[in-house]
Amino acid sequence: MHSDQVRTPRQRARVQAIADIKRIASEQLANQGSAALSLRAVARELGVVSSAVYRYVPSRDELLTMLIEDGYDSLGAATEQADASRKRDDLRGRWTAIGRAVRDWAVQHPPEWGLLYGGPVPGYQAPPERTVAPGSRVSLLLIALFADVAATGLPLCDHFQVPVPRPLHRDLRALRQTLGIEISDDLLSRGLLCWTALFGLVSFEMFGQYRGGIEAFDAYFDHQLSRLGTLLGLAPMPR
Amino acid sequence: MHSDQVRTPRQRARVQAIADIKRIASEQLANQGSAALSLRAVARELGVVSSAVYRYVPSRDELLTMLIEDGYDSLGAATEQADASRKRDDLRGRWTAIGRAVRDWAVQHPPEWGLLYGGPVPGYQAPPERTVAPGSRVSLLLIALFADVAATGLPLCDHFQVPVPRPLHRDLRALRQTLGIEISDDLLSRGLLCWTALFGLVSFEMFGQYRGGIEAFDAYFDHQLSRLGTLLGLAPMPR
DNA sequence: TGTACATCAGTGAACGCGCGTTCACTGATGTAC
DNA sequence: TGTACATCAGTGAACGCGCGTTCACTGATGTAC
Repeated sequence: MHSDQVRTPRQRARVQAIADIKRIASEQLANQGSAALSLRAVARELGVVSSAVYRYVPSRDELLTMLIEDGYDSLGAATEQADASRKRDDLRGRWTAIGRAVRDWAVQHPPEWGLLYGGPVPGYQAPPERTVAPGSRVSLLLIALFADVAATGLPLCDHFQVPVPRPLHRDLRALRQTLGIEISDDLLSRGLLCWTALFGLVSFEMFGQYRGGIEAFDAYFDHQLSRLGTLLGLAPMPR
Repeated sequence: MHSDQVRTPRQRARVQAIADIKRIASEQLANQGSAALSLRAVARELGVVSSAVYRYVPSRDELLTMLIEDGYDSLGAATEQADASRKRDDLRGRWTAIGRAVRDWAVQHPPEWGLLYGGPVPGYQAPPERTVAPGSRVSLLLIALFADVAATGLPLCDHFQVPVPRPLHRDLRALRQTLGIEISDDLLSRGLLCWTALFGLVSFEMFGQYRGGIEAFDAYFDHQLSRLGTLLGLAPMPR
């Protein structure tokens, strides 16, 4: 974690060992799926007796939680960096950059994507107090973007001004208050759809739902991302 | 399966037993997640010794495959029925009916949804020759709807005429040919997005991604479904 | 309608397996004086 | 700088568990004559 506070070789070794365990556990996820993660297999791969792992990780569930935390943090950092790489008023550029960052991260971390956004892991319940906050980084980033879109006051294609029913309006109002942003019902609801569709696109690609149909995933994804950007009222960008 | 061909009590009992096994297996999925399905647990619940289950199911993997087949078939039948309940030229009505049927089915069968559209089950690979065909029923139904939309020649909001890059164009052309339908690149790509977003919406709801944000799921879903319908060029429908 | 044989459902014991986790231990690394 | 003690990494054996699957068996249900 705080590798700058490490002084003795033993501490350095410990940090390294924990990193190794996580890396090997990730590979296990890759090879077998989220539920097959086993401390014994990790120990075997580490070249160490199974009980030795308990020096570093208190339990299997704890290891899973650590992997989930790290996954959300890694994805969150990647998207935040992508967002920060564009000027704040380059709204469409930010949307595109964030979307691509999400997909790129997924392509580079398939097992983690499955762990975070696939179905639940059997016999394991993630402790909310540790996973909700890091799991919200991407959505908060998107919400911030949507708020900036709202602030710019771009006109939205009237065609898509779908009326918001009352019970949904209540949810959206509460959401606005919780987040402390100013945004119309219409734009917020468009944002939620774009957020959902973005993750849906990535999950469909990662879980093989497009098999037999789409092969040019890069082009396909960029294309749909652009369409969604337009749905947000962002003018198309020349390539 | 073919309960009309059943003659003897023994055969009737056999059909019943297989149905019981599947039902109990589904409940197991519900309680523990997709990977925790165990023949022994099923036998226990059935009030029978574990080896007895092998009279009806050749192996655990086979049981999983059967559940997946049944799941796709059940979802496919529900959506096809919903589609057939509207006049063929009621395009928006069909889109709405199909979308709601998908979500209703998911709400009524959470574990099956996870099995079909969640991450992969560890240590298990579904045999494509048995799961691809039933798994395509919903997408084929949607494709048929999109083809009908194309045939009607409804005007699409120009705002959203996003240009299709060349590699994606090749995919779309191949898809058109495979399916034997006439549809523009633009509309087909919109259709793919709507299909993806529809399943993304349901998965986000089922997997708890909206937790803390949306509570009025019925209203939210209908609202977004309507928005997606508009993206397909279907005029908004009065409620 | 009655009997002889074949088919099937379900039993109970056993196999080998991998799992998470505990515990007493050895030996190496670090710390305080 | 050297020594005595504390801390820690890793070992090896063991625990109890649930799993998938096989196999020889008993007894009930069906079928052919």
